[in-house]
Amino acid sequence: MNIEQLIQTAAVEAVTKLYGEVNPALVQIQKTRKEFSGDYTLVVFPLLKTSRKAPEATAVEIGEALKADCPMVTEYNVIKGFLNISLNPTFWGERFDDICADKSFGVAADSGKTVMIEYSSPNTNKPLHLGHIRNNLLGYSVAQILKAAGHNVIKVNLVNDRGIHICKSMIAWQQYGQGETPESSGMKGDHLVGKYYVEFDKHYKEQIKQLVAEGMSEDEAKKQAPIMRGAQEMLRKWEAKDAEVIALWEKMNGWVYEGFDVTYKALGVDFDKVYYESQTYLLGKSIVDEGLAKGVFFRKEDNSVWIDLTADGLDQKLLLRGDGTSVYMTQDLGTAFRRWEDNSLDEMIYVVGNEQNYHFEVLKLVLKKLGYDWSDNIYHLSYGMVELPEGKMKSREGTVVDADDLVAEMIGTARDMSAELGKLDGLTPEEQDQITAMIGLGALKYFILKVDPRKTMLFDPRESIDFNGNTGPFIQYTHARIKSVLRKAAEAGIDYSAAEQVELLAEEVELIKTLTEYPSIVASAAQNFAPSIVGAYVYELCKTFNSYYHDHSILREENASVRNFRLRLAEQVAGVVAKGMGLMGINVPDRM
RNA sequence: GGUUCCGUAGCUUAAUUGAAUAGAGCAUCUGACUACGGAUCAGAAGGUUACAGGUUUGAGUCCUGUCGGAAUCACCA
Repeated sequence: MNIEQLIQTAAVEAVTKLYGEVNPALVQIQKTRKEFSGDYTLVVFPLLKTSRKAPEATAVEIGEALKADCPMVTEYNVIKGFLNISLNPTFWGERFDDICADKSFGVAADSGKTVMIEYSSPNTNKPLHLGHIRNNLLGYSVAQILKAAGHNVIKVNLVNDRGIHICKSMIAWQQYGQGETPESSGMKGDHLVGKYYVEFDKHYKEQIKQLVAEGMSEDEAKKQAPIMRGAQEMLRKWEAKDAEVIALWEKMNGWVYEGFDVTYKALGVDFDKVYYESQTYLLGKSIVDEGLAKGVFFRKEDNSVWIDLTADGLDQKLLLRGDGTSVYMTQDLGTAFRRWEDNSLDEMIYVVGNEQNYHFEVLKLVLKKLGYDWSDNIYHLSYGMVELPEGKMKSREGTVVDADDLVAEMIGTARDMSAELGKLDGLTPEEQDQITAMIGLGALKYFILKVDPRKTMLFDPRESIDFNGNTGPFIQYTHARIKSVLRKAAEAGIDYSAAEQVELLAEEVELIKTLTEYPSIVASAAQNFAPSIVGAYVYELCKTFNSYYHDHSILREENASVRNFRLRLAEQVAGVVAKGMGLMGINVPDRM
């Protein structure tokens, strides 16, 4: 039970004793704002109907009752309708000892729940870009948070490895590639395949232009362009399992996977299981049959299958083409069903961009109408696009921010900055590389994860991401400094591990108070699927510590007990910083 | 046009799900111990929370409308 709940329970008792039964929900406890004295605050307004007294009088009565009945409550003050309660410093000292003793502080007990989270979900016709980075970081971080909240988490990736877009890259490579491979060109596989996707578009446009010049209408030219017909032919052959096409498809997809693996590794994300749409795209058809049998779906004259959702405020939605081939919704129904059957899940989370909000609304509704109640436990973690100052990224205009380039650039900036500050002198090149990678990635990850996923966020490639202020490196720096102090203490042979009672400064109580909040921060981040909550918390903790550290010496403190306590406090702060950053997929260095 | 989401300082963004004087960072200005690590710390300035109503003891947050932006409404995935 956390401290807020402890106070809340005590307050409910006090109120009940004074005024009779109350709805516990009306007893609201919050942290006391910095500008007022006190640790926790009771908002008395909701209780006035029960107390039938003025706000101040009510607050005073409750304050007196708490002071009399709770040993940990030492003082209270009342400002307007707010009762500010101060707790005994000894009480905080004990909480600190609890934290030190708790080896798995911040990791909740097993909830017994299994949660599957799908993220990344790339197409195999081009490399990953900034939008994918947001997706990957969000998915990975939420998975870490859910684990810390006690859930059993299964991270999955669904690779969209089939369809006309892949065939476009394939036909362009076949016609213009002259056998180019990642080895022969020195290009990363995904970039090479992406190059031919662009190549396709170029030739396609030229062919349309040519046909229009020959007198064909534009619409007709789009259909007749030989390269497009070639791609469509290739897709038909693929579906017919033509050996040659399949071989080419496997070869080029193989290149892409090798490239993706490098990017995933650089980003520090991974998966427990990878699904391929080529293996799952037929799954939904039996569900369509089932829906038809139940009368939930209907068939049109051309044999296509639909569901009518107009009564729910949506449209009619196609579920199966007239020729019997499946569409996006068909396969998503199939994969959802399969995953649920195979894994006995309690919850399924899809990290997918907000342009697919409608799709997921329909998906849930269709499953629900088919009688699958687990549809209620599907959650679409929808996130906004990453935009550039000039608007959306457009591959045709070459404004796409490539994932590999961005990561390399961030690490490069970190390296320059470290060199300029002379921070890493005396370390081996390997150590330097490891640290600059940590800092560059830390800056990038924190920059992206600190904002609310729902919002479209802005990224300006011309302005490099900050390393000062509310940033990843600021937090990493706080950690590195603490580690440095602890190293010095160890070198001096100081053993500070034993718990000792010392007089606490207000700033120290503040730090302890902040530390005690960590588990509830994790819980709240898990409930809201919000890495930004963790980020804001860790940043606040670092600021509080830095301010304290600036004013109060640790190693130069003459009283050995106080010095030892401060070392232990610093150590715990560093530990929580490292854990919190870990939940965001960010590593923290011991020096930087 | 229908539906959904968003609009907070010059810029990037918070706000415990309805509470106290809307909180940070960047940029700007002023200052700090000859560093227990200055990628730090202290301070100044910057706001009619797009606008207009409403509900409430209390609204950035909830409701209605208006304006502005985005997404979606495909036999693409």
